[in-house]
Amino acid sequence: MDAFFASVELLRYPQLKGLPVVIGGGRRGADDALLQRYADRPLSRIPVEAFPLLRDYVGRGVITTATYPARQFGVGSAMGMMKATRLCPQAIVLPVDFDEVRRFSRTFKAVIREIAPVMEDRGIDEVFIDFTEVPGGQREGGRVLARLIQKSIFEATGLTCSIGVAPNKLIAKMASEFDKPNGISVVFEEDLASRIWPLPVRKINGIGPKSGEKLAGLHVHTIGELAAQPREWLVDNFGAAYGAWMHDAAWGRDDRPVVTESEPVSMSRETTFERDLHAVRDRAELGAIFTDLCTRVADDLQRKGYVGKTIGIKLRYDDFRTATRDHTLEHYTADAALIRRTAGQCLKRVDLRQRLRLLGVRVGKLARAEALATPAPPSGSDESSPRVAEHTPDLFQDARPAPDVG
DNA sequence: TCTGGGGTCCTAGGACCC
DNA sequence: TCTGGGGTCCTAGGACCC
Repeated sequence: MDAFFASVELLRYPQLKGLPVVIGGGRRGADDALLQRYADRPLSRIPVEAFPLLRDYVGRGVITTATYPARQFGVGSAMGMMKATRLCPQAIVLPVDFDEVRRFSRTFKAVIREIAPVMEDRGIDEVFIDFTEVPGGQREGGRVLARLIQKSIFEATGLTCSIGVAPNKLIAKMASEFDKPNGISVVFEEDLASRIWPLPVRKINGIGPKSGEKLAGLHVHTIGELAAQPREWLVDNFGAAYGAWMHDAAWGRDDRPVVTESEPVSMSRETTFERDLHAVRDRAELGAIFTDLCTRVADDLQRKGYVGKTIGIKLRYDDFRTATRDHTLEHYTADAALIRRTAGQCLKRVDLRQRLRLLGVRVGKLARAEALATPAPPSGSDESSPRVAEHTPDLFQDARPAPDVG
């Protein structure tokens, strides 16, 4: 989907079309005030001048999506708000409306499945589609079917997308970026040298910032240069599995199937604080946040019908270092109190002298709740919790009125 | 006042078992 | 001069993706 989060907002606020708009994390506020102030008129009649601007933004979020006019200024996804403000202070900022975005996500995926049922979910705004068995899927190399999908999605949602058609997922993903927004690119096997090899290695889905840097250090910049390296040389530098995969990727080889169904491996909730917090000095506040995270993962598990065995925590220090700890229980659970107690034990195993910017709770080793033969024992009776649990208080206690004396 | 939130997969060492 | 070999599970960290 093209600039998905931003495009969804533009459907509500068509008056922002053509303007630099960024959708960003962080807090609501300015937009709530806006909606209240203009409660008497339709959203599409709120004057452009009334929208909050990046230059007025306070908070530590990143950009989720930027409209194409905003991208002209160099603003893009995953960029910190601070940096974006320097590049384009006049951009309009709106918060992510997850419910609305999810609604459109479900709709466009349903439209695709109606036409081409072999579809793989790749997150909220992206899918792989297998054209092989779709009637007419091979006409004009797939272009006809791609056009039909584009048109059907637009009619159902008013949103545009870009489609890449190729012999495999690896090349299709790259092809989808050739003609954005609202474009279609068909890439054949014989186009590898002319259309894929000139691209930077970072365009390969699976080569990220670290490997990109390392390759640059080895004087490999384009996919063609990567393809020219001996397989053994890549294996020596990047390990058996990754090195061999890189070589295959550079040669356009990828035999992964389009996977239509999968089970989740873990569920988690995490949050970055508005200001860095200290385990001792901000104990009540942290305790409340911690309990809330546990409650929310438990809710997620229950709502989706899963239970998990491995409870873990994640924290990020003010210097951005990350630490994780986890503990595997004897029994599966989706119980907020048990998750809270187990996570609390994990917390005791990390260094809490340094200030924290993020706290997260994760439940892994999932199983479907109904597939479970024996129900988990009630919370409080898990024998795998260390015995000390009952006697040592949690480092983070739940929120309560702060004491007057220090 | 840099740097979100929700995921997957891989690696590597150690425990433990047969 | 001695320390098997293979397999699985657990834990911590990190790369990468949307």
